[in-house]
Amino acid sequence: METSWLEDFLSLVDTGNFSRAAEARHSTQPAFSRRIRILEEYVGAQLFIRGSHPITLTPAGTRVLPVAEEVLIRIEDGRKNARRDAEDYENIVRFAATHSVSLNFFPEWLRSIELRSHIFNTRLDTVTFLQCIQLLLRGECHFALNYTHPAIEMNLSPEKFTGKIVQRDRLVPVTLSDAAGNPIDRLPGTEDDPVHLLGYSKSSVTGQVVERMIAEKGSSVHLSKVFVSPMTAVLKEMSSLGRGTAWLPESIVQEDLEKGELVYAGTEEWFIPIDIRIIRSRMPLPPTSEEFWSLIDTEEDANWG
Amino acid sequence: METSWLEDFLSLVDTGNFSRAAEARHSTQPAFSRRIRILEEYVGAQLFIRGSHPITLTPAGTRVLPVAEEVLIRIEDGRKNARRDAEDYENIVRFAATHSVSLNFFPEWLRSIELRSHIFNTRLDTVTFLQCIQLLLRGECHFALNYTHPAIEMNLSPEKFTGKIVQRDRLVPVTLSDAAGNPIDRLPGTEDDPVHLLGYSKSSVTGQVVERMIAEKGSSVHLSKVFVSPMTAVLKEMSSLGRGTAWLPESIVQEDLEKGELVYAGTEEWFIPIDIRIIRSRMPLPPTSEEFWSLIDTEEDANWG
DNA sequence: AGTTTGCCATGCGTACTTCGCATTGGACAA
DNA sequence: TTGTCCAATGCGAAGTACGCATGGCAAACT
Repeated sequence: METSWLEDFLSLVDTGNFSRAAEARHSTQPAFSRRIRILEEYVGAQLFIRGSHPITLTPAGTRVLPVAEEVLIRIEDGRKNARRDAEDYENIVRFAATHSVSLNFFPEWLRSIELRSHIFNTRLDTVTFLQCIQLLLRGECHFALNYTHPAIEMNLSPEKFTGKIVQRDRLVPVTLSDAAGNPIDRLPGTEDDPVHLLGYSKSSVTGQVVERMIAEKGSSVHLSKVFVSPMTAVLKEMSSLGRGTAWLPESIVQEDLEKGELVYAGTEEWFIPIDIRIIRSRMPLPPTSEEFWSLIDTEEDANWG
Repeated sequence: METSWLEDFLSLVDTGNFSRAAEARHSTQPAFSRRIRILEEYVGAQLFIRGSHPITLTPAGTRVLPVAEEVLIRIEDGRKNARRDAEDYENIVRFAATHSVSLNFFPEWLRSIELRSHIFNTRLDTVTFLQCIQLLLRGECHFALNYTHPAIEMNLSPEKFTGKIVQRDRLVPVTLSDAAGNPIDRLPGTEDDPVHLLGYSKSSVTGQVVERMIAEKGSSVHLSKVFVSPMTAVLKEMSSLGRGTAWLPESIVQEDLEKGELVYAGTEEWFIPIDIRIIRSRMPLPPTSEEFWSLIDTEEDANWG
């Protein structure tokens, strides 16, 4: 059934006259007459008594009248609400980020952008690196925030996605110092006294870049992987407890290094440059998300692995 | 908006899969897909997140879901009720009759027919003779019950209407008797002592036939019209009070004549044969009314003026 | 890695539906 | 009777929705 038939019906009840009602509904009398007939066939009962002036409702028509009114209102109501919901939803800027980025970078970074503009409605899904990519591919988030490195494969075509570097950082190997102030581990380690590695899971970008660096160093480096976690915070905690050496973002261990609570386990040759990058689809995003994008004032850079 | 779109919507919510839903809706996948798209355009918001398996609702879609369910139920409900109302209405046998027929004839006649068959749902509009004809012409009653007389014009084409005589009767002039047992009026009356006429309104059939008889008698009859009413019962009452002579249906004064409470004011030459006739359109009536018609076991007779 | 499978969107030609115009038929009033 | 108003119907044209075939894409399988 067509809801316009119900509007026709109400119009005819109002005017009591086919021609007048047809005019009110911006149609011709024949077309209008046919639509009323079709409605009557659909209902399965005659709704109007023709031939009386003004036209009057049959008992069946009287029954249909409140239904028509309510149904039309309910539909229009639902339509408005749905649109408003969609609008609200569109106004949410949706992010996906890994644990470390969520904890160590996102809150302050968002705040710095909002200081220059206004508060955004945001949602942050904290998931694994691969899940970030999935959410981005499926359009379930607008932006992914991840550590990236040119050598690390992302499986995101630069033709469909683009990004901006929002923070340049370094992964630095840190460890605890002993009573004499010397690191308990020192790279590259020795055969007899290997460095105790607190490593990332292989699926994370940080894990991959660390693995890669170690692989490049070849047999000159001696490591013993004593612990694995995907979370920076956990690795840092383990390191602080003297359990070994972890490659951590310099930005989050700066304070500890200054206080001497952690020390470098190697010189700059062991440092790995790494970037936090915000990545988005090249397809248009909702206006609010596009506005957010424009507020990030670094160059676009789709130069990843 | 087409309600089938809402059914499509619900089907897609159920199955979570376009192809499956299309099949359930006895349609092809492309057609189904287009209809969902059209619904989304109508609502003004995306309702489903494509690409997830099974397909999931957006916030807007979640809002639409209960509306779709309720609207469909409400419509189906209203449709059923309307049909039932129409059916009930069709089952009512609608009569129109004049006051005298309504009071003096209809109740007992209906009962005699129902004794032979079953109880009918009936409606009796008691109106004037002319209004009976109007209701019949407009189809607002199925049957008209009236006094008829071959000489009285009815303006009902015998090609479009037909009838059956349900009672043969006579209008007889009656009056009160004096202390000596003689009628206080005696037709044709004299110049000095005219008969006091209690007459019908001119628009009624009874009025017309009485007028016609008097006109035929010409100057030999001497009458003084002392009262006019369209209602037999009123005329009878006036007559019983000794106010004059009224032509009343013999059937309703029989008892009074036997008891001597009323007496004839003239001999048989003053009696007017008159019939109660049920009249209907030749067009088909609702089944119940047709059944009623078939229960009247006199010959069809469209022989009126 | 290549192939298959499942899924939704789109292009295209066809069949059907709905419309507007013109006209008919019927009721009512001057 | 004629003129007017009103609703229904015939008919040709414009518009719409469908089915079929196909395309593009991602996930599962071999």
